[in-house]
Amino acid sequence: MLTNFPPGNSRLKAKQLFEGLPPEEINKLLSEGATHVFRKGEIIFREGGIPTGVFHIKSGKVKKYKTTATGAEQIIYICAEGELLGYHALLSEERYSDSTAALVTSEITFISKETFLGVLSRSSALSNRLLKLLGLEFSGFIDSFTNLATKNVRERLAFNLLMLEEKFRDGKKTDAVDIMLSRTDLANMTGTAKETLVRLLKEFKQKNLIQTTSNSVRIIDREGVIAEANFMGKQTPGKK
Amino acid sequence: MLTNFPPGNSRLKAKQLFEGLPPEEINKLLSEGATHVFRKGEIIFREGGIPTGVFHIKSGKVKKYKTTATGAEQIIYICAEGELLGYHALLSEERYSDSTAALVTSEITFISKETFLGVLSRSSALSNRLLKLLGLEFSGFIDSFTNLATKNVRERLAFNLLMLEEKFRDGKKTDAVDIMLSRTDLANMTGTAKETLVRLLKEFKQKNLIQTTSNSVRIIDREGVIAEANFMGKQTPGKK
DNA sequence: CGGACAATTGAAGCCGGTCAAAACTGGTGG
DNA sequence: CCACCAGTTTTGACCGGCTTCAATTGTCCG
Repeated sequence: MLTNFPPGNSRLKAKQLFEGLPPEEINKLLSEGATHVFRKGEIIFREGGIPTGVFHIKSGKVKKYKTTATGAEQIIYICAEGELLGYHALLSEERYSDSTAALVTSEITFISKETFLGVLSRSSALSNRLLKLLGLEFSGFIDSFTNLATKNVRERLAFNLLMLEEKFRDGKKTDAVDIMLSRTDLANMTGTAKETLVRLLKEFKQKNLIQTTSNSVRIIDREGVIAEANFMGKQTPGKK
Repeated sequence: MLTNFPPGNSRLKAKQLFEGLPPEEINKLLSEGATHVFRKGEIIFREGGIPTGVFHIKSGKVKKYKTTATGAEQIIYICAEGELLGYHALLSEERYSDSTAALVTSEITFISKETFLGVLSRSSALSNRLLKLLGLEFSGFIDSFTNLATKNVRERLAFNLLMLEEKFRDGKKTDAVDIMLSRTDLANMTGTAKETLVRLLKEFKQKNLIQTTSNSVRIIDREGVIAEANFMGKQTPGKK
């Protein structure tokens, strides 16, 4: 069973990491750090690097990914405006376990290790929110993990499209959400080859579930995509 | 690339969750709760259940798993002596996102929500250790995730065997570690069918990498298993 | 307008899932 | 102590979903 539905929903809560914190703490965190603009494709930090702070996404979108020995890239997660990057490594006092790159031009505020840990050590509000956020991240991650392990590519793609629709909604209540992701990124996220991905998108399109352009996907039949994701297991409709 | 090698290594650190804490805090946590014995197969908590506390493994081994709509079981993680269970849901204030069952007869100490959160709110030492633990868990989880997504079953199995060898070592320095897991559990952990798993074990056995009994696996050629896991990608040996 | 990169289509083959059946194991009671 | 039974492991055969390789088409910018 799925813990969060629709998938990716928990991000709304994740974004509130700083919400409810005393304004002076938020200020301290965000005002000191320099904001830097990363263009599409630019890398914010690399797997294996030593963390010197955390990054706050002021605007834009980034992908967290891991590069395998064979050169393949597995996308772990997509982060959007308001989310924090790189704190796992800082908390665990290890090197980065994954890399992060901008998917679109993004404004990223750097918060130094000293500042972040300093505020954290003095603020139980922040550490509580962080603990809660990490707990939430886990349930979402476990869903993705189980999906990967037990579902076929078609179902995973449908699942990811639903998740991405939430990510790319950007707060807007628009019906039409453009998932702006290259076919390669979509494939690397779904854990499949780009050729397979393209073929499945074509099928979905022919079934009138989605619209596609060369660099985006838009869901036009949400229920249909949910059906493809097959959350309930294959069974006679109406029958338990 | 792999962040933790050998895989599963970070458990050593995870076990130290309570280490370094003031003795009275540890005492408070562990002395109040009732210890219950779970026999093999018994369920400690179920996905979807409302958490009322956390569980500390005094002895034994448990599996964290998720059941899919089609009835398949995906094992997320194996926990051993000294590890804590069920805190993710408590921290995120959500229902359990997975289930936990005993793999062998296990003594589990229940710590009530009030006690745990009470100590947590007053102890920055505990919350710091918890944050660190969660950060560590992430990097391990990301490794597993990437493995699942980018490697074939043979490589994943080898990876899991190496990880499980650490889990089942139980502190002993013995060379011979028996991985006591049913074929089905091993398959559910690797994300494959039990028939495929059995065939691969047979191959490994024929290559003299492992020994098997009907309910355990033992690595006898560690280097060989590492080679099967193919951490470095297929390439001419010696060549970069 | 051209050139580089991304997306798409086609064809071939294998990895791994599924179904079915046989062999084996451990535990139980006669 | 042995025969039996239920559950698990193992083996066999089949085939379909995906990957891979190769080639074509499409798209975006300088």
